Amino acid sequence: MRIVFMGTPLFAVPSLAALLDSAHEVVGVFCQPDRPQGRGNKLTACPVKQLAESRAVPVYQFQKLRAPEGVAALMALKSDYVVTAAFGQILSQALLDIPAHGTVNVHASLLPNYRGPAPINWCLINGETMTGVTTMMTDAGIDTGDTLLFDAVPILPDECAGALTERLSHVGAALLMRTLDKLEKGVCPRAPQDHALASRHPMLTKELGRIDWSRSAKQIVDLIRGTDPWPGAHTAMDGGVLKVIWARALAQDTDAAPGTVLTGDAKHGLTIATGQGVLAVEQLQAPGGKRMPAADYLRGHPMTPGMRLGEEQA
RNA sequence: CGCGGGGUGGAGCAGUCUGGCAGCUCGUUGGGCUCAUAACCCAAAGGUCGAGGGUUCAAAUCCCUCCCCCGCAA
Repeated sequence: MRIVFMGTPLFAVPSLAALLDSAHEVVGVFCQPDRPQGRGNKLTACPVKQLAESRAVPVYQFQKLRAPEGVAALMALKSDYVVTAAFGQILSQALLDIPAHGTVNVHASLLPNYRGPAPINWCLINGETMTGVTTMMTDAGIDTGDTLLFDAVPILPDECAGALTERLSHVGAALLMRTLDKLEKGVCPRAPQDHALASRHPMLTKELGRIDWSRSAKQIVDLIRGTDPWPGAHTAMDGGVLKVIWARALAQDTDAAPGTVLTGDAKHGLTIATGQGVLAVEQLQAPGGKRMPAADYLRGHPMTPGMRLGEEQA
């Protein structure tokens, strides 16, 4: 079939790769415009664009795909299906009407749960133990269209968002291929979502990664896992922002106020009081530094028991 | 030319402003102590102070050039 692919970040890459290696013909790839990125603000092509260019597939980038030029470009490709995976733009009805048989979306949750742009992160933040990937027929709403196939995946206890995204991206690619196969043969199941059961979560923000020490140690660990590569869990510290990369929740209890450093030397490690339980920080990143084991950091920067984290400097 | 922090034995850092013996907390190795230990005591090894050039009697430190790492912002 003639497929137009729309996607941008790493999550979409395995799906595009699977399409390119299949019998289907990828006639065009749409992704977000190149953005200034990294130190020096160099214009950087997204992962999907890099793959598409390496395979000599035409790439289209529109600030707003729903603008007339975008609609015209998609129309000209005369596709059977549009396939989207973390594209980053909302498709208007005019765009959805273009492909002959519709638009298929690969979504990294078990719909109707975790609709929205960051399902993987929110699953982890909320402490879920199960998630998955769903393929669906896109309609004008956000992740509200009829579902096609799904694949449930258990979340590993020590898994962070980066690793889970990587894992689900491959599950998604396989599921997409099965979905297209069934669609082509006309045997794909299709069911409307139960909107009463739906949940939807917003885009991640930097602020979301700020650790609220009054929450339980377990909840803070889940925040750390769910925000792992970005925005990262962080807290205010004397001299800047302390990023907590990895931590464990200890069963022990303490009378100290949430955010209080209990131990802060290389021998005992960095342990911090929370609203419920104690957080043992194992990996961290200090201002100007790189990620390192907490004990390494403490060798050069011992922290005084009793000092408070998370309090804005005056 | 977006803004900023950093590079010092194996790890994390101090020292740089104000040039003058290469230091700290650990780790490693050897020895001691101990019923025992990730504990304690003694000792040792381990350095191109990111690279190159310049100034100086003397440079980790001051000046110039370059390389690399990280944060912010997106």
